[in-house]
Amino acid sequence: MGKARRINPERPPNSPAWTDWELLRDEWRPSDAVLAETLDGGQAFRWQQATTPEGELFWQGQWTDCAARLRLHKGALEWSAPAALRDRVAKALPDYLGTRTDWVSLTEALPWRSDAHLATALRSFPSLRLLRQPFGETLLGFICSATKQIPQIKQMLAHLAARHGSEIAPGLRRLPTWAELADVSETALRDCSFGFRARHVAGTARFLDERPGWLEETARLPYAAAKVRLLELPGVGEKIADCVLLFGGARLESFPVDTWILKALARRYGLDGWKPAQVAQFGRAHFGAAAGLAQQYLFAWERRHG
DNA sequence: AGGCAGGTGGCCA
DNA sequence: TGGCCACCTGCC
Repeated sequence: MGKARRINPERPPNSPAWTDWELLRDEWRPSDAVLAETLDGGQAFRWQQATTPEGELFWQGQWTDCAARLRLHKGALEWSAPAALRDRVAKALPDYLGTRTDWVSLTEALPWRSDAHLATALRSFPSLRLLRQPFGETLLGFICSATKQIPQIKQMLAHLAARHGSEIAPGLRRLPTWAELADVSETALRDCSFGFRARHVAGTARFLDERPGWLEETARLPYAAAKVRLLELPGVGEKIADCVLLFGGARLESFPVDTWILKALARRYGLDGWKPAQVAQFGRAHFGAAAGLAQQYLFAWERRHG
């Protein structure tokens, strides 16, 4: 800290001073499309694309008390942060992006050699990643996701942060913690256009408020035990529990089945008429220990080409 | 203009 | 268990 840093010249008004771009120490070399799919393909709801006055694209996102910008520059990933948050973000960003995970080996272990459709999806989004998001925020985001499309989920969460989140840097507000949400009324949540999800969020906030440490403990449990506990929460069913464990808990064996995956697997694997629970079982059996990674590739492919 | 959207919970046989 | 249906809201 302390050391003065040059700031980006493209700083718009009312926004914090951002540090100079720094090279991310990571082997990851995503294409524009893969970066977009990773940050804004339904895993996370707090990233948005923006452009500098020079017309260069970058992504800006937030998680807990961190905010960062990412850009692809000459094929390499670079990052920037609000000046006051630089050191915190430097420490947290590799965890968030899964820098220390061996994605090559995980992808290699998927059954693409015997599964032509999976192979196509892998080729279409090479080196797609799963984010490692904060557990509690992932839970919040996916409770909000019920029968909503990504842009609308993003908008709900942006409203929530703007109205009920604390400021982490000038002009940037984080999402409220679950402890803070316990003090936000269901009506206030409805005012953030949560709709019927307001009851789920308020109910989960109340549940967690009565059980200090419950969520942190859940995050440490093995997949099956953690899932059983998540299912106790109002507004959390099979699909959302699996999303929380996959995108917020790095439990790669979890295989969320939503309407897209249901349709995609029915079509590509001849599972017509199968119910979500059966498709989930098929997914774990067919794709193996990193079934959730396969799911993300299939989901990306389906959104693009389906 | 009415239906639908990355679900869940509750009620019915 | 298995199959409905209500639940909010905004967008095509």
